[in-house]
Amino acid sequence: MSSNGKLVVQRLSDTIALELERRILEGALKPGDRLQPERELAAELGVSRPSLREALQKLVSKGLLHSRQGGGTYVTDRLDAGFTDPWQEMLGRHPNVQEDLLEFRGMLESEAASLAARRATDADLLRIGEAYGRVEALFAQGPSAEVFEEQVKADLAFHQAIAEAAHNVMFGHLTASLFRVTHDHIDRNLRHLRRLEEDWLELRGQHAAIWEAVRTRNAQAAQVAVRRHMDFVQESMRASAQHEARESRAQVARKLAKAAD
Amino acid sequence: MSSNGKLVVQRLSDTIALELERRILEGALKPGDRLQPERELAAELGVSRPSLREALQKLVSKGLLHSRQGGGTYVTDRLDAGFTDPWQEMLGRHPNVQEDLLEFRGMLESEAASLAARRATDADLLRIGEAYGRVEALFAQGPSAEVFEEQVKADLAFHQAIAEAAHNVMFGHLTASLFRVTHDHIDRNLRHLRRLEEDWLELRGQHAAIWEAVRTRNAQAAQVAVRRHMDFVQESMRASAQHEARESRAQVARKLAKAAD
DNA sequence: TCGGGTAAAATGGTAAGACCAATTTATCTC
DNA sequence: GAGATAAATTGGTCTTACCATTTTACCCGA
Repeated sequence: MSSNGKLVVQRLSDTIALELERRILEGALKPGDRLQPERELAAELGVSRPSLREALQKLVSKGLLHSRQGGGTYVTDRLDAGFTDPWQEMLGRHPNVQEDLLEFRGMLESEAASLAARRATDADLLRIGEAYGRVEALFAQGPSAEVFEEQVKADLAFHQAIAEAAHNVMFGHLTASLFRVTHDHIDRNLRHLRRLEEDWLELRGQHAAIWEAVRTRNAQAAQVAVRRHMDFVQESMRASAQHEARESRAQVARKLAKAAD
Repeated sequence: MSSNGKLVVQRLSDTIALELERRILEGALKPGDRLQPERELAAELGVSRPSLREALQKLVSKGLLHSRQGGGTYVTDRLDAGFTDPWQEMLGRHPNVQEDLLEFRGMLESEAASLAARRATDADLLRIGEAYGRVEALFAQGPSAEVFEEQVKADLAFHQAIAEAAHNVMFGHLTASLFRVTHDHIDRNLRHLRRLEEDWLELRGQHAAIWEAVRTRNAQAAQVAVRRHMDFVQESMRASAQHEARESRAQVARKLAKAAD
């Protein structure tokens, strides 16, 4: 990672964190295991407790450990964690940024559609048309959990085909990465995005409008159509987020009621 | 602060880390910025230094910050790098992408200006006005190599102030990143960007128009003014690139002639 | 004997102060 | 002015202490 030529003075907390990671990887500490108390571990390693704690917090923030006050510190059992993009993580923890992201996507993709309507070659239109065909076929099946993955994939392909028809690499790359960020957010936080029949009809209509505008090379209409589509997505995500929040609060209330028994 | 009835026990270091992330996202701390000294920052947040350090180490381990003993703690610019790095590479291999980049910046910043005209607070306008004042004062000195660095810096600050007034973190971060990419390209490939008096006058007029439109909260005018500005920049870079290319060919011709002796 | 409730111990969480080491800044000298 | 030196700044570490929560142990009454 830090493979620059500089001789970096290793922070003590980094050394400690590395040592603990080593113990976990080598099996001395298995998932679910409880670590020694901080005071004891600090003494064994010959370091102060604050230094040890800095190291522990690093590992906690990486999802390798978790601790409960008074309880102890444990090795996380599901090591699926792996690596995550800082931006991705931040967006997860700062949900309000999701609004910004969608607003930005609205501008990005509507502009892309406008450019695409003006610049698309016949080959581009062919690709977009095919992508639209797949989207329409899949969305015609309505809100079904079985084909949801494929619907998302087809949707991305449709957006992506339009972005690439803008013939500007910035649009292509940003569209792809931001689309993924949005849908990761959906997967993690809005597991049950409201899937109503009427919404599905509206979505199909919006897709059709976008395709029609691009196909007839009407830049203005394309821009408006995409803007409308993104506004709709934004609105339904906002609604789902509120719904989710209410669910969450209700769950807490149930727990409290149960605890009060 | 933490005296609410919620049963959510959050570690203090997590709260601190979140607050710092927030400052970074919202632009109060920009990539490359130096944080306040630990003691000072701890006092400001009303927490102890160990707790603050635990939070800082978390962010360091995420690659968001880095610190040098005796030097200070800085916001890593890897955030920007995450967005721009692949493009930097691309620009190296396909210089024509610079055209795409400028077109994209035109859309990005004109939209940002439009949003800024609608959303800017009085404090925003004050900052933008100050930035404009500095730009105008420096550009009034005309094309001079001595103040060129400062002119670029002031120009960026002006663009950045507007982007931040759009109150959408995506605009702020992208504007800063892409502006730097453009000027890196200028530094590397267009060392002697044509600096004519008339161009300078035109630029000053464009800056004035942008500031005037934002100040009077005229979104439409702001969008048009920025678009015009970016078109002008794009055009002069195109001209410079052609000039550079001719120079380069001429140089090759001279070398060939010399070699033929 | 069993159950439960309470106090004590264990354990992570936070705070304060001190000192060290590296860096930066200011100052002085030539 | 430039370079060397001293002082201030700043991150890195340690020690100690106290608090909050959880766990454990013990005791008492039914």
